[in-house]
Amino acid sequence: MAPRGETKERILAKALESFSTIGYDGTSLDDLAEALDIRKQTILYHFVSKRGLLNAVLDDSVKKLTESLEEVLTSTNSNRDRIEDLVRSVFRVALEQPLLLGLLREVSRPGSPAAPRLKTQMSPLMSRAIAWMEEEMESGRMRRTDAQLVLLSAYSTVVGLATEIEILRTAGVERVLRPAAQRRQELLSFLRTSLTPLEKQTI
Amino acid sequence: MAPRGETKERILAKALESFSTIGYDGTSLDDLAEALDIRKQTILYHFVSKRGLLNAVLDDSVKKLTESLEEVLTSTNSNRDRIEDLVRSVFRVALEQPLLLGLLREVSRPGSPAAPRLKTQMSPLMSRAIAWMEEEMESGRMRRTDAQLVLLSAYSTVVGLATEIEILRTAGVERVLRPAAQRRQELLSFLRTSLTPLEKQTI
DNA sequence: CTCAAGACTTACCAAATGGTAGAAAAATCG
DNA sequence: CGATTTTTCTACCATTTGGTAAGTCTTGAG
Repeated sequence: MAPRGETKERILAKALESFSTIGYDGTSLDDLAEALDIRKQTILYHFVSKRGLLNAVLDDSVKKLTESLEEVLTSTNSNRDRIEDLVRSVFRVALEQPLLLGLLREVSRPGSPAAPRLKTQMSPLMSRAIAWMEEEMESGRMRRTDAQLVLLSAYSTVVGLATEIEILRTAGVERVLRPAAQRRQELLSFLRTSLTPLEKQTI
Repeated sequence: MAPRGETKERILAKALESFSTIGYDGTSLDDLAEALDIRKQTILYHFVSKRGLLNAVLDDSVKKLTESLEEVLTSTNSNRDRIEDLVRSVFRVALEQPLLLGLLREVSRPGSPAAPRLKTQMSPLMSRAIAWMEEEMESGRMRRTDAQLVLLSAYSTVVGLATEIEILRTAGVERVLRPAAQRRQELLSFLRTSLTPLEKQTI
């Protein structure tokens, strides 16, 4: 018998995979259990209900996402281009863990049962990012704009990237790294033009 | 008794609404029927199966989408900015019929049972757009790039718009027209810089 | 008026779904 | 080892699901 939280981790991983591809409603606990060579009741023992499993997967994913971005947000080497750092690290997450973005996409859907929880879970990260941006604005390193707006736009672009990767795969385009890089550039230049103070704009 | 295709139309409309919000798997024929004050078997009578209903909704939506873009693609007043026309009309569809974009989003998901059909349905529109772009390239009005790539990028941006609108609503942002306009501007400038021939670039 | 075709309904059903109850096995610890 | 707790399983169950079969009702043509 698997000691410690090993089984739990396995369930979480497979659940993320399933939720982010075939969706929450499309995932059946029986199928999930079979894929893990486990009985359904083991899943329910660890997570109480299907909804509980979704919440756990969500919490876990947001935690990982937060960890990936935390270091960039807290790093204080202000001389480097931090916007570029931020965009770069977000895109790294998107490319390395497309499932995670797929989950966000699935869950941020209007009718999703987990939308409120996603909002709650993401808000610390969001406020942190907004606080950072406003600090930058205060010091004059960043133009005064609606931080929340810019953030959401950037967010949806990244989630869109994950979508795009799948669309490209469907359409038969094999290499996905090139368009990803292109899109990153697009986002970066958008952020630059909307954030760089006017007097510093040389581009 | 409703003559002509009235009932059929009603079913299609509600199905689009349901599929694009709570998803295909999340939609039950019973609920759909109840919402229409109809018996489930009436739905099955018209569309044979749930999958058949999805296909019908898909065909219908792609048809509407195609009609919206057809006129722009066929219009031959080459002196005006046709890229702007195209982007504008696509965004008009996105804002007026967010459900349609929601459906695309739902259906272009990796595990979706309708992904292949979507590809088939969309490909005429896609090839038409690509042909148009290549024609423009040939005549020198457009820079030589990978037309398919640009198209897919633009496509995912538009679908992302629908997503963004919902995210903004979830986050409590009321006015969604401003970010939509902003994003349209973003897409437009992206397309301009990547499509305008170098010798003509004055921006 | 008749009658065939179309539209819609009632009656059912097998399979799948999320979930409960409680036994059995395994791990932990004194 | 023995007792207790944690983990996993077998056995069920109520409900929902998409779908079939067979009617009833409506309409329109001859």
